[in-house]
Amino acid sequence: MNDTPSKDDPVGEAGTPVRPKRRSRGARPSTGRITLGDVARLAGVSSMTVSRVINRPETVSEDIRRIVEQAIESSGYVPNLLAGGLASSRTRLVAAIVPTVAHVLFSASVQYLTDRLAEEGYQVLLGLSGYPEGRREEELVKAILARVPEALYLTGTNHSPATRQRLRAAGIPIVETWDLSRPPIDMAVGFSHEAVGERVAAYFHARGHHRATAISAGDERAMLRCSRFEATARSLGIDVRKPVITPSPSTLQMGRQGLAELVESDFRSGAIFTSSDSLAHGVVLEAQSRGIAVPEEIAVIGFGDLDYAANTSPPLSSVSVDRFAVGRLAAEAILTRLAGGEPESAVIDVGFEIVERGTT
Amino acid sequence: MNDTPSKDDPVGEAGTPVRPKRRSRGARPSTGRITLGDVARLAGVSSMTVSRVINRPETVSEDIRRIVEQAIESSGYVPNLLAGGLASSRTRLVAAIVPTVAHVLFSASVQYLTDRLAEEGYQVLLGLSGYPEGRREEELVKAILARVPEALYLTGTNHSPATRQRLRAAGIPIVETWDLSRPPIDMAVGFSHEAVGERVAAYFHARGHHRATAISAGDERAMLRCSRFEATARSLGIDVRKPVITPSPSTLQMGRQGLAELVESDFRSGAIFTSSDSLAHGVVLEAQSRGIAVPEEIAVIGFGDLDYAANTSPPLSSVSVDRFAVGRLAAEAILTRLAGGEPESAVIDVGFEIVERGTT
DNA sequence: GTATGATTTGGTAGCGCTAACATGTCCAGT
DNA sequence: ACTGGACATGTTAGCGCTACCAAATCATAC
Repeated sequence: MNDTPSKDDPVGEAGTPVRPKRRSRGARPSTGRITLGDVARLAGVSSMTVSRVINRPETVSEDIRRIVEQAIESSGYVPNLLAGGLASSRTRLVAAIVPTVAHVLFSASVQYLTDRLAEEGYQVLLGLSGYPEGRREEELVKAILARVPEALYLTGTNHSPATRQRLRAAGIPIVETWDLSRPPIDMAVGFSHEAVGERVAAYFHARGHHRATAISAGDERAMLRCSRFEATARSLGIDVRKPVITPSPSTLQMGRQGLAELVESDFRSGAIFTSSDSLAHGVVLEAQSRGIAVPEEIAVIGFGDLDYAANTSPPLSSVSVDRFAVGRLAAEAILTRLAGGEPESAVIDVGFEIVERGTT
Repeated sequence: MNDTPSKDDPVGEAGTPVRPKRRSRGARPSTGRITLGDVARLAGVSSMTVSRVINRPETVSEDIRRIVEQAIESSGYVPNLLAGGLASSRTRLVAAIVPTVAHVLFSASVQYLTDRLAEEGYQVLLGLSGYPEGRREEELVKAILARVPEALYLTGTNHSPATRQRLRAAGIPIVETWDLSRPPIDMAVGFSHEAVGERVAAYFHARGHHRATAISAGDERAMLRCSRFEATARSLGIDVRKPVITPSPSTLQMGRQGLAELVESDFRSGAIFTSSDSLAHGVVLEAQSRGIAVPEEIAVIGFGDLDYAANTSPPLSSVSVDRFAVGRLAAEAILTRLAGGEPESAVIDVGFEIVERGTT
């Protein structure tokens, strides 16, 4: 036994032997942050009362409320939502998983979602699943569920069985967006990519094109549009060439490159369906620099109907999707469920529109 | 005293009076989620051991580790980071506050930041402060600090005194980005907007322009560039007209509109500094549709050097900032501090570059 | 064999908060 | 005065996890 008096020796300052004053097992220094208890002491009330002032002020009498608010203010108290969430299982957190935020389509929806949820006191935890999807998704879903969100916003409906299982087990509202091609885990807001491919093929056919192909990003949703486009075009008697597949996210440069490849493999006239406006724009520029007339020789239609589509020359034809609607409707669906209600429909189709401009 | 036997009566099933068996005060039903304890029971070890397997597997013997991992797997256990964070004050959360994610400049940085931090096991909590900044920022900072992030990524250096105080009090690494015009609270990554204004003015002067103005978004950083541009241009003897201020975020349409206004107030030739490429693009298109020659009559330079800038006709001159560098350097600064180190410099200037193309 | 240190595992308290209950206080109705 | 209900406030026991220490186990040296 250690018998030399040391700083560890459990002896009170007055020399009287006391119950060991070294921190008992398991104890640890507090973080130094001001706590509810500090505020309560300052205000001369119980910590429960302070909690009430913060969360349900209407249950506290006017006088005490004022005193407590004053104490909160003067102490600069910031609640600890980890503790609150742990105790109440109300985290006021909604997680959003998108492939990337560097693409307007997704960032616009996330923007709206975040704004709308903030109005109701929720915050958004962002998860970037990256391209190709799925690879990181499983880990990401696990990491995100570990934060105990109250609801989930997902992109796409293609999830591994394990992920679907985990998501379902979480027992929280889940909205899958941008894609309606599978039955949703819970709810869905989006449109049918296959219908897009179909309608574009029909559109080209109606305009009298006999030859067509596609330049498409390789992500799941783009491929869905692309393959349905091919199939439909073929069934309409159009001569469909092998499409050019680019990495995601696609850029204008890839569009130029894509057309260059097509031209080299002897595709000098016909209609091209691209998976994004930037690809379509690239196609137009490459065609022009090669002296190919748009839309007379090469017709091209983009996807997304971005800001600049109406302002290129010639202006880009494109498939337009109301991306704000996606964010808004997803937010509303989540909020309805969080409030204990049930949305009118579990699946919401926001549709799309073919905007004919100067490149088709 | 209640003397009628009721379901609340504290009598054991065997009829022996026992310590009240109704749920004692304060107790509440568990959330139903599988906990560390459940896994521990399943694996036949203590919960501490399971915790170690998850957080510091190297401290657990091979055999037990395998058993526990198996138990985690088969039970589908998802840790609760609220509880973990509360107990350890390690939340593995980094918060990012940006005005909007619907603008490439910011979303690209957020994208990089999130990606890089994810590699090190951190997640990003997104806060959208909106335009105009500051109004919502204070509430937002409070809400975000309540989640106990381990570090903060902010946009801009213009914060209310109360916010600065609160941020400093949080005692965590803080990186302010995109703006170096004030001394940072902690660290900063960005460039000088004033220097941009100055250099653009000098550039116009060097190209022999005698008349100039600006079309600028009204946000703080754009205004910083704009007013320094005006001042410098004036001091160089350039005739500077009153700039057109647009709302944020600015769009191509606002650029067209802006030039229309300028032309109507008799600005038919000269150099225009815009606060974004979309404004500049709008100016070019409007000039063309009015038969004004670019760059002969109207010269225009944008800001941001976006994807399409090199591909408009004529290609847009622009001020280029390495937005990936901002995200990357901010992430590295945060990670360095989180790892206990000190970054080489608290302020990192990523600079900018004037890219001369066809519109100046 | 025992002593010594290193390594692995377990027990316990508490992080900061809130649900659930208990208690007190006040006032109307008898 | 006395009951009963409405309302305001306090007390207590966790939420699920990890820091800290203690105890057990193992390997190594004598």
